[in-house]
Amino acid sequence: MKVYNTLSQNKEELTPLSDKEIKMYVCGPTVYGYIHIGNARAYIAFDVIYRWLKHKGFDVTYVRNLTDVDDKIINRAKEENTTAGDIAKKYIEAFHNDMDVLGVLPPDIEPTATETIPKMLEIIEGLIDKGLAYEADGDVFYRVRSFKDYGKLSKRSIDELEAGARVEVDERKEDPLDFALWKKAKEGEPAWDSLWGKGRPGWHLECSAMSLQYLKRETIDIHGGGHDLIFPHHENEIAQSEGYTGKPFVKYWLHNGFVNIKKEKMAKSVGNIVTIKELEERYKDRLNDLRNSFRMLFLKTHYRSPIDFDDELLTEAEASGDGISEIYKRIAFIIDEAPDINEDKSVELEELSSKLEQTFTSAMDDDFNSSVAISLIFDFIRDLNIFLDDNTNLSRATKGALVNSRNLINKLLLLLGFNFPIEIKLNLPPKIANTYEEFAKKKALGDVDKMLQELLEIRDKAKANKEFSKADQIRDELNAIGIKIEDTPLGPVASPSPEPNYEDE
RNA sequence: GGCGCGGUGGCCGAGGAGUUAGGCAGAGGUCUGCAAAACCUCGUACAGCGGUGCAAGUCCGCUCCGCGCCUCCA
Repeated sequence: MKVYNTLSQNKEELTPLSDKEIKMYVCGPTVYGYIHIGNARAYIAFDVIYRWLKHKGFDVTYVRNLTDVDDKIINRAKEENTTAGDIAKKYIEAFHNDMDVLGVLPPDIEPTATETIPKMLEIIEGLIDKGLAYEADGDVFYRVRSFKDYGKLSKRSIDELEAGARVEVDERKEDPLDFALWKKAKEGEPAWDSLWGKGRPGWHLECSAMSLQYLKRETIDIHGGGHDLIFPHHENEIAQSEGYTGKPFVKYWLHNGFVNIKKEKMAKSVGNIVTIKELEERYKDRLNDLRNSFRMLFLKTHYRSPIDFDDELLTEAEASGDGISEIYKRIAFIIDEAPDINEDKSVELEELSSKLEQTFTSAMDDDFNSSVAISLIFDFIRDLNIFLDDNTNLSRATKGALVNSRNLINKLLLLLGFNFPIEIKLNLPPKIANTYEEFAKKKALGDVDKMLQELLEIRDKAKANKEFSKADQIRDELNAIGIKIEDTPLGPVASPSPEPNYEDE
């Protein structure tokens, strides 16, 4: 399989350093606020990559960090008159909740910066010993000019950077591009002991330290993150790690594209962010729909391309998923209700399924092309629908093959992190008791299924008598309380309507 | 200014030299009492200008436009 490597600016064959093992590191959040859609995209992109690599049989170890000490956290704590630790704790919890809602698998290891400080101190000492870092009044800086490969990931030269530099010059730095490995603590800030006095780590250092400590390799296979991390963050990581170990830090650098709003990058500093929390509030009673719609929106675009986010696109993505629920419903119904006959057509379905599995695999093997992968599932669903239009009665064996086809769709969707329920159940809103209170009382039924059945019988009779307006009225009223009625060649079918029309909300 | 990415049908979005992407929305049709669902058909797209090819959205050059990074940032 192939992956696009930012370092070589090319797609390359993915060959892990050690047999089937893949050591993968992705930059996680700085926990000082709720994550936004742009952040979430990165975690979803690498979630799909993680799932796919595991599916391919690789033994993946996935580390994603939590930056729990940082200027922004400290500032936030001051604003809220609390401790940095409490802020971090609060937003770690919120982050985990968001990941859970979006169906992002937890990484194998999720270390915090604060628990990795001993390793960081070790690296700093090593870098100082090698002349790649220097102490200045309690701070320690990396001596960028002494690392000859600086700029190889972001394709820049130190001189170019120097020319375009906008950083305010810190007098203690030997060179404006030097970056902090260790920051001297100010009064009241969280601090750890070090050879250079009390302080805290610079941001870039944790990723170098965690890779060594938790992936236990000087060279790891995959390192990922958002496109904006290439410079300076990942460039600095390379300088630290390669300066310290003398070995290449990462074999494959993977970066996902941005989420924009009206063509502009979504970022806190721009002030155009939409948080996942806001979406959760909007989708509060149907978080699973949020998961599916959100993933549909992002995965129908390749992970490296930018996406211009827009509420309408989320709604459109949700509509795309309807075909999946419909085919599940159709299959569930056929399995239950259609009479058996003997003609075996399972081979036809098996051929379609195996074609899907193959083409899906080659799409995903080509730099995780989820867009093509999803389009193949839609193609397959169309083929299934055509098959079912042509074959209303199925043999037992054919039904078995149909179930296998459905399970295949489900398996592939799960690899992309979707969760479309296979079992279509009537999930009646409690309101039915009010709307049909009289009916319920008269019939003395607490059982909605039974009520529904009675209503459908009434409707059937009305239809038989050509009293269509009465029949339609029943259908409309059921629809208004969230029950969709569809007439099929085999009789009426009830299912939850996608958008119930509540009258008084 | 330096470095990098991109401009595809009404919208979203793959592909990247010759063959239907796919989705959403729309129009017409089949089926149906009507709906729904499903299926079929239609819109014949690749910023512009040159160039190289038997053949170019697809390669090369130029132009125009948009975006990102160069400062914290997924």
